[in-house]
Amino acid sequence: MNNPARKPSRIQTENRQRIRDAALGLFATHGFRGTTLDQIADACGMHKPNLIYYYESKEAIHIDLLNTLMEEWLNPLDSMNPEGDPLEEITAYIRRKMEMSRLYPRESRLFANEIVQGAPRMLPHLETTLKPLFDKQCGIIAKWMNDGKIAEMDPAHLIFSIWAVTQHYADFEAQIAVLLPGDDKRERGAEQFVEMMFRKVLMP
Amino acid sequence: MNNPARKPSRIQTENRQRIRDAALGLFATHGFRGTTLDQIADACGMHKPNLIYYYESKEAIHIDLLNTLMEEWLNPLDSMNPEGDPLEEITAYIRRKMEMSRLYPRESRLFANEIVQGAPRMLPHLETTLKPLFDKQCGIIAKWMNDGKIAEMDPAHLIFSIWAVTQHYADFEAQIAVLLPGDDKRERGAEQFVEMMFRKVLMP
DNA sequence: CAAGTTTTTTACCATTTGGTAAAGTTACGA
DNA sequence: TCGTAACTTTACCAAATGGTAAAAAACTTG
Repeated sequence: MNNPARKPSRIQTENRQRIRDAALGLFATHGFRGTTLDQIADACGMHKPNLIYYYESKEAIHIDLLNTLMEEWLNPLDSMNPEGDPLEEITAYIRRKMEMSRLYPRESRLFANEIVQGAPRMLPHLETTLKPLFDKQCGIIAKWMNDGKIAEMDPAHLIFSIWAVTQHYADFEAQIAVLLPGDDKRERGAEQFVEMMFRKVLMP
Repeated sequence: MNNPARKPSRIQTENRQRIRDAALGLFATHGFRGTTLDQIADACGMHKPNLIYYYESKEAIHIDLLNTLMEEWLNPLDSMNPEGDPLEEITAYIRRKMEMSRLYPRESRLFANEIVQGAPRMLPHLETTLKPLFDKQCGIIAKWMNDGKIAEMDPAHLIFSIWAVTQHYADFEAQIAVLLPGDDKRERGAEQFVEMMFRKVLMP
C-alpha cells in the first residue's frame, strides 16, 4: 500500500471489505476491547500483519466501521419528507427502522456498544452530524403537530422512543430469543405491534 | 479467607462491597474485556492480588454483579398486582422503571452490555429466572386485556417496548446528552413523555 | 517476459494482563 | 496479651495481544 493518494486497487477494495465484514460481527458481539486482531484475521482468512497492511491499527478498523455505519444509519431519518402526510412519513420511518433492525442487527449492536460505553470514538461525529439532522427533523415534526396533523408531544422524546423500541429488537435479541422462543412469526409480530403502538400515540 | 463456610467477617463484607461498587462502574462503561483488574484495584484503593483474595477471578466479580443485579432489577416487574387497577399497575411499573434508569444507570448499562453481547454469562439465568416471571406477567396483562380493562395487544411486545423506552434513557445517555443538552428539565420531560405515551397505547 | 510494485507470510518483540507465591502486617478471640 | 487466623503487600510469571521487520510470493505494466 505504497501510495495512499492513488485510488485503491481491486484487491485493496475487496480485502478492506472482507476485513470490515469480519470485524463488524466481532466488534458487535465482543466490543472493541473484547475483539482481538487474531480473531478478525481468522474470521476473514487473513494473517494478522495483513490486517495492519490495510488498516494501520485495530482502532482504525473500528473507526472506519463507525463512520461508514453512521451514514447508512441516518439515511432513513433524513428521508422524512416535510411535504408528505405526517402519519405516513413517520410510519414509513418506523417501518424502515424495524427493517434495519431485522436486516442489519450487527450494525445496530456495534452502534449500541459504542453509545453504551459513552461514545468514546463517536462523540464528535454525533455532535457534527447527528445533532443538526436531529434538530431539523424535530422541527419538521413540531410543525406537523402545530398544524394539528398529529398529536402534540415533545418531538425529541418521540424520536428517542422510536429509536429505543425499534433498535431494541436487534440489540436485545439474545433476551428476546429466550422470552419468545417461537422464532417464526416473531418478526411479523414485532413489526405489527410497533406500528400499531405508534399509530395510537400519534393520532391527533 | 480460610473457611468459606463460615459467615463473612465485617471486613469481608465491606471490601467485597467496595470491589463490587468499583467494578460496576467500570464494567458498565468499558465492558468485561475492556476492564482490567488493575483498573478495578485502583478504583477501590486496593491492590490487584487483594481483589483475587476476595473474588477468585475477574469473571467471578462480573458474575456476582450480574446475579445481584438481576434480583433488584426484576423486583418491579414482579410487584405488579393482578388485583389492582390495570392502568394504574402498569403505569406504576413504568414509573419505577424510569426511576431506576435515573438512579441506577450503571446497573442498566451493565445489563445492556451483557445482553448486547449475547448474554454469554447470563443466558441460563434468563431462562430459569426471567422467563417464568415474564410468562406470568404476560398472563396477568392478557387477562386484563380480556376483561376489557386495557387495549388489546400482544403483552410480550408491550413489555419489550416498556423495557426499550425506559432503559434507553440510561443506556443511550451519551447520545441523549448530545441531542438534548439542557440538562435541567430533561429527566422530568422524559418521565412525563413516557407516561403519556403508554397511557395512550393502553387506553381501551 | 522482465522490472517494479503490491500483497502475503514468517518470525519476532514489547507491553499488558490475569493470576500466583510467599512474606509481612493487622485484627481478634481465648 | 498472646497466638492464630484473616488480611495486605511485594515481587513475580506465563500467556495473550497489538504491532513490526523483512523476506517471499504474486500481480501489473511497459
